[in-house]
Amino acid sequence: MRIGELAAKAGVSVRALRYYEEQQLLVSERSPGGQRHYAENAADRVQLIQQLYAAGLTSKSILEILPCVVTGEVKPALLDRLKAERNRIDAQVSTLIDARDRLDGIIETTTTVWSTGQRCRPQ
Amino acid sequence: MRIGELAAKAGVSVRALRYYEEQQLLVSERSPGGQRHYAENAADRVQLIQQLYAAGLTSKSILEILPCVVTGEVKPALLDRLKAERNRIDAQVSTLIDARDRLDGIIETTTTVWSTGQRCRPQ
DNA sequence: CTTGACTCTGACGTCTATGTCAGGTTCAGC
DNA sequence: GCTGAACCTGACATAGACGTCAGAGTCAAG
Repeated sequence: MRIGELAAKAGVSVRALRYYEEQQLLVSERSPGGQRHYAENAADRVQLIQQLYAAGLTSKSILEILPCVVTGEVKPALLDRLKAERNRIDAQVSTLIDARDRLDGIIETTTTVWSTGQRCRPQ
Repeated sequence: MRIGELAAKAGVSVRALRYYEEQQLLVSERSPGGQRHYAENAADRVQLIQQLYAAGLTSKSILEILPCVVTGEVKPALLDRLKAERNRIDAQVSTLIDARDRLDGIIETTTTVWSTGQRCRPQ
């Protein structure tokens, strides 16, 4: 599968895939002409990368974590790292929930005002 | 209260406070010599700003939202905006939880390997 | 063999909330 | 009135994950 196809399949840009490779998160074989070719499971790998990026991990962190997903083995230091990231995400979730509740509070306590001057209390 | 004191009280940098003012998120009165002075409630305002930033809102979004917190009134379009942000945060929370679970899965299925060669299955 | 779609490698651009540095001013305390 | 700490205004720097453009090469189909 060439890069365009993988991009479409994984729902990311071609540029992103090249970037992942540059960061050593993704590997490819090259055709004699130098074009990238990917294995079938590449889409899964890209999806995992995307998920970790979305969780706020940096390329560097993902690079550390990915090998153990493949090998199924971790060194203790890396296990600590995994747990640390996990906890960081939990903390982030709490932060977001607090902010969401704050917004909810605002939504519920404000009075809606139409341009006509009409007002409406929440609920 | 001067900027340094507010920065300490709110736990942000002086630079950040100047930036907030530049973005019109925060107001200050000036001494004859041009130094900023803040009201007592400024720390609360800064905290709210921080919370919204942490939730992934942009300065522009916060600028739109802040006035209604003060006045207690919103126009319908802004109410929609508030709800949209709220939902965006919810979606972000889901994304994070998925990623966390994914990490948990990795943590639980990998084998810990010490440099001695000793191995240890999870649990 | 031609063509057009696709791909390649640089390399600079972007966006956002600050960090940081320079050169100068203000102010509280003594 | 002095002094040092705190503050002022630019303005350039940063980090990260790409976007985007240029100029050139590759490849499958006809």
